[in-house]
Amino acid sequence: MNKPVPLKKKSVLEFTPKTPFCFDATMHKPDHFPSGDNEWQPGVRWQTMLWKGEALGLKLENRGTAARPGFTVSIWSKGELSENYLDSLTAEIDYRYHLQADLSSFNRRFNTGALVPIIRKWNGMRPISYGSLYEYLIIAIVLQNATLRRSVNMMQTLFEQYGTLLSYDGKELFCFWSPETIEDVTEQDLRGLKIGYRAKSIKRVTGAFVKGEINEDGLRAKTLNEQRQAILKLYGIGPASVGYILFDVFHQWDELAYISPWEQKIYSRLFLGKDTDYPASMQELLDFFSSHFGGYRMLAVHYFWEDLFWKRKNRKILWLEELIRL
DNA sequence: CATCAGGGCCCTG
DNA sequence: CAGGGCCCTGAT
Repeated sequence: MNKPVPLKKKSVLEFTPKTPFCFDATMHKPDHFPSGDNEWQPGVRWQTMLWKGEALGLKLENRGTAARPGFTVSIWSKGELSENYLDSLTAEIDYRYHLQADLSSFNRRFNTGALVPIIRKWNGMRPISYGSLYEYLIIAIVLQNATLRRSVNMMQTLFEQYGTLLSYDGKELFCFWSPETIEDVTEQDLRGLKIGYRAKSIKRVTGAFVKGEINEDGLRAKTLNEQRQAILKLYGIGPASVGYILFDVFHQWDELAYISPWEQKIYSRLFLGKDTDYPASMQELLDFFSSHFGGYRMLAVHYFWEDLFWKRKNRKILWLEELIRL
């Protein structure tokens, strides 16, 4: 069994995101599957983070409003954290959570039409990856060709096997493993965790990071197409996964080139009012998004999407329940 | 009980 | 460029 590693509170960092900023809709995505590395309640997110080899327990707490944003991040760790370390951590959080993103031009662009009430509700919501590129890739692989429940189970098993259970602030949460720590794990070992053929993808993606064939830092400075090519080269990563990654990890708000079948059904109903049994074709949907949301295609869709799943949190939406199949 | 598709992707023909 | 196969699970 996993014995939790107790962490001690070491420091508090303050962040001032660019206005507007929506803390809760950025810190919680109701469409994400629950995962053992985080927890959320209004105004607070607990999130583990592996940064420069150090397993951290973070607690992010809202201290502001949409118009006057601000939040603190309390950091629990095992060892002392140097000034330099905290500086790099600050910069990393700033990037991952896309705090300097300016959403005001998006808001101005869509100041008429169906997005108005949604933007009013979630003004300043950012798309986000709470983890590293490597970690997001693992999640993407676990999502593939599985029902949600199975994805949840696979992720949990992987955490139990290779993650580090941390204990801080009264929570017990798993921290991700580094590529190096599972470098020597065999494909058979991974298959033993009932993740099926995904074992091969995890093995090869991990290898690419260990060998330095892919580098997140470097990719951040590259163009959209260079990023896309580099990620697609990874074994087991195709058009669906790369789309999520370009959007969430690399902040490519206009990236929307592929729609998976389950999203196709939901989009058809949401945007075109079509029966989910007779969804619009992917091309038809892509054309619709281009003509309506050009410049911010995926971001606009994200706002509709998150709004839908926030509504579902409060009151189940029947047609949606049938499509997401927990 | 058996069958089947699933929040894809690779590989083959 | 379309379509079969892949791991395992829960739904039917």
